[in-house]
Amino acid sequence: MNEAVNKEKKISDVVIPRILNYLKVVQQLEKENKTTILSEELSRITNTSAVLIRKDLANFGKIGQPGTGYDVSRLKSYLLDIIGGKEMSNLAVVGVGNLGSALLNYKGFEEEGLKFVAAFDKQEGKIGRICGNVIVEHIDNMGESIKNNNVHIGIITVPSNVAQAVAEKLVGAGVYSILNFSHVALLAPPEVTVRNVDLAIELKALRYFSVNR
Amino acid sequence: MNEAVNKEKKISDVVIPRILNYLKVVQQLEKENKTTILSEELSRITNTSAVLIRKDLANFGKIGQPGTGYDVSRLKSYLLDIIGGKEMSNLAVVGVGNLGSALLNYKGFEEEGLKFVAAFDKQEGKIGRICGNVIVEHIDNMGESIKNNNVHIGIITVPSNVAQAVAEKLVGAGVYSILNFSHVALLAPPEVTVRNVDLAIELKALRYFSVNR
DNA sequence: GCGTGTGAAGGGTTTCACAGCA
DNA sequence: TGCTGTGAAACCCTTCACACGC
Repeated sequence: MNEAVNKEKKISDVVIPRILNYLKVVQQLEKENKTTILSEELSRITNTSAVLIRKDLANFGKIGQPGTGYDVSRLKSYLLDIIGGKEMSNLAVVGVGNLGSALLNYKGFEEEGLKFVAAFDKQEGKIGRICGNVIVEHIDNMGESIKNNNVHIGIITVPSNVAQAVAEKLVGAGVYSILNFSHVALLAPPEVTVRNVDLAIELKALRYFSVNR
Repeated sequence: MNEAVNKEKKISDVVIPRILNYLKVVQQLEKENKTTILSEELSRITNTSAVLIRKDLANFGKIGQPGTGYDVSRLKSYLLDIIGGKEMSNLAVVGVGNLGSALLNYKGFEEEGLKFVAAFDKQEGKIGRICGNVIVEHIDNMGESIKNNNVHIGIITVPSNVAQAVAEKLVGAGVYSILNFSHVALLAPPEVTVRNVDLAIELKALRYFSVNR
């Protein structure tokens, strides 16, 4: 634990993804045995202005060395402290269709501290199947299973028309973080954090921005 | 085409996803034969403040009826004009793994004006397979196939270590819009628009925000 | 009266210019 | 000299309060 890291600071919605990006790059650099990084280099890699990077980092204490840059392993350790990325998070997938099973079978999450511990579907044919490291359970088991497996984050990959019902079930089972892949906006109580990944919207935004330079 | 729509206005990064959200809801409302919508109702459905919605919409002309609200079909047509969502966009997937084939097999895109026209992989076993509506081609065919199929958007679902090479190949073949699912930041020339969907970052951000209320 | 449209205020984020330290 | 850290300025986005039109 780094004593100097100022943990009191609330970090805003905009900054967190950037910090996570810096962390990603820094972890990569460490693997490449690079020991030092300049804000200028980080800027090129992350498409973020160098000043902004320095501002972001300086918020948590004087992490860099003027004239030299940032020590990679020190920076990594600071970022991990800031973001709290050292504990494992338990994930549950609801809806084992194409997307759901793609997620469950993706091998890269575990080393990122993200672990699938349960998966649910309502289609009888899928119940009992092994997908990635978990056995697919019936959705009626959700409440109990989520508590037993200590699920932190629920991932919704069901068709849009049942997404809201699933969200409510997740919340009812005590899940306060939801990643929503369905194409509808979820109504959830304020204590629940929802992030939406709407691929149709991503693609259309991409189209818009490329047409309008 | 609506004459009154002010197309000169550049719309910012923040606004586009909101507009696309409004459009999504409005299209749904039209299907339900609702003829009129208030900014207040749209606000509840989209989790966006009503004033902000009015501001967003008023940017393009006086679309609403004071005292009455917005005419649903008129609003839809305006939004489509603004966002340019009337033409079909041709998509190509590079990397037909779990995620790639999940995307190819998703049936909802076509009615959104998004159509897969090609898919590429380098694994021999996958070449020639039918995935969704396309036949998987060898990645060496990419340049030619992309031109023949008039691909607008490239979707990268290959492992991180080859993502950069794939991106360069896409750009070389004339694709200026890339949706990147890999866990690395792509370096691309400024005329190329890249959007990143990094699921590990989404999940970690979710974790951060739920821990820090 | 009711709901949209809008100038002005407010808040937050990014950039600028430069101070300070190795 | 080179690069980080930082107060001040600039910018952008959101909210407020209210004017205007049906």
